[in-house]
Amino acid sequence: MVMKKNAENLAALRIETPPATLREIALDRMRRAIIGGLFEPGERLVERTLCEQLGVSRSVIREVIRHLEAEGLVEMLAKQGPIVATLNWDDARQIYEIRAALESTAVADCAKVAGPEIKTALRKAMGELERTSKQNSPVGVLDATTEFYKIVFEAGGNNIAWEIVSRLNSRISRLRVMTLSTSNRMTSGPLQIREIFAAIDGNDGEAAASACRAHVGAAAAIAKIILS
Amino acid sequence: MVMKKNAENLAALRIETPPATLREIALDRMRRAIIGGLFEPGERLVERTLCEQLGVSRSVIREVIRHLEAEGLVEMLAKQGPIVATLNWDDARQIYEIRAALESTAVADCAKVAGPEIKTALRKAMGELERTSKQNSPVGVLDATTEFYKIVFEAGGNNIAWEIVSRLNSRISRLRVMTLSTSNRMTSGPLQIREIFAAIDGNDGEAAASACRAHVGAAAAIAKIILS
DNA sequence: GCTCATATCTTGGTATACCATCGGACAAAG
DNA sequence: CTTTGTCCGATGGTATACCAAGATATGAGC
Repeated sequence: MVMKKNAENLAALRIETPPATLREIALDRMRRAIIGGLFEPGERLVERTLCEQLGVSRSVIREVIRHLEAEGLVEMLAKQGPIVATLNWDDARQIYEIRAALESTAVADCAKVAGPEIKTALRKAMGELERTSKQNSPVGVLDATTEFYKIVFEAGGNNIAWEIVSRLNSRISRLRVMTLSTSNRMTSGPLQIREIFAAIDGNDGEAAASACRAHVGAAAAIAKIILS
Repeated sequence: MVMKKNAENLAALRIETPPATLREIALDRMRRAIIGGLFEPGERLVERTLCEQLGVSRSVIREVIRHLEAEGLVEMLAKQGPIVATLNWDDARQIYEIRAALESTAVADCAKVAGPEIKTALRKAMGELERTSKQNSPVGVLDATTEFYKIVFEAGGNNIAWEIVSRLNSRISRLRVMTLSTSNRMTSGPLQIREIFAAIDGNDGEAAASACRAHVGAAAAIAKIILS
């Protein structure tokens, strides 16, 4: 026991090596920039320009672009270089379908195992959600929703699915904020999340799953109107 | 009609620009090497060594590693560099669950829309599957199964889900061949695929989905025995 | 003989140099 | 005025050089 305590102390002593390699910082910035709409879809990403914008060398930029390419946020045009990925309705439709499949099983899993502490965490995230939605802050709502689902996925032991969903969400990020800007969505969204939570709170996996499917389906319907 | 023919000829004239940038070739080779087990899980991927093994510069290798990292085939150890990703049972379990979700909806979608030409293509893939399984060729069976599902996903308009499934499959590739090497699996696998096909052939989405879930579930069960 | 310090070697991180190709501007020929 | 040839700048692809940090070996001192 003493040994354990000692090890813990020593571990706590450890100087937090900033996981901040230049590349990771640049990756994060670039990803946020794309998701945040700082770059338009289809816009060319000229390497040397990005170099001076981010203040790093081309090597870093290129490796970051490789990563974003694999994530689906950037597309490579042969002989022309990278551009910000564009999104058509068919792709978006599929993404919403996949989300519906993964999120509904995740909430069901979560409902099966949810104990008091998870429910408390979810309740807190939901409070944040209502607060931001009352403030009419689309990005705030998005963050709160993300937090809610993050808890759901991790509680159910679905971290890989969470990774996939996160990646898919970043590909439809623009769509998501536009979807949220739809006025009635600002109120209906939290309502549906509340419904999902109620099912989880009652440990009713099936109800949670169907509520979740409804939630994603509603978002997809709005997205379809916007995009097509 | 004449116009059409003309356009076709013109298109045929086009000089095949080799999609062969060094990086893409190297990416392909590396991915195959990892999936094929040429590198052990956990094995360090020393950049300079790979350079001379592949005959390219470090820039290329590093960009390839970024890509593979984003794909989940390679992990980065802080201050130590890249290693071949390792697989624990919890991750594998999740991957099989996600596959079950995505593949079952894909076969259901396929069953809903499958026409004669799709069914013919599936039948052909299944013939290949039976042939390779009789020859006791695990990799052949794997390829044939992959081809079968590829047709299924594309027929149902689920190319993004296919991309995700492919990526997940590459992460459990070692497990898959080990799973197939299980003797009874060599015969039961094709049988289950045949069952899925029968449901698609009868355009019965629900039956196809449940057969598919059974198929993936059986694979997961064997994987669990192997891995834990 | 064991320990600790230092030298060195390996390895990844970063920056830069060089080259081939593409695209547009401009000019000359019809 | 259109067309075509050519040149030049921009851009991506590739290779290499340099640096800092860890790991390892070696040797001095106790």
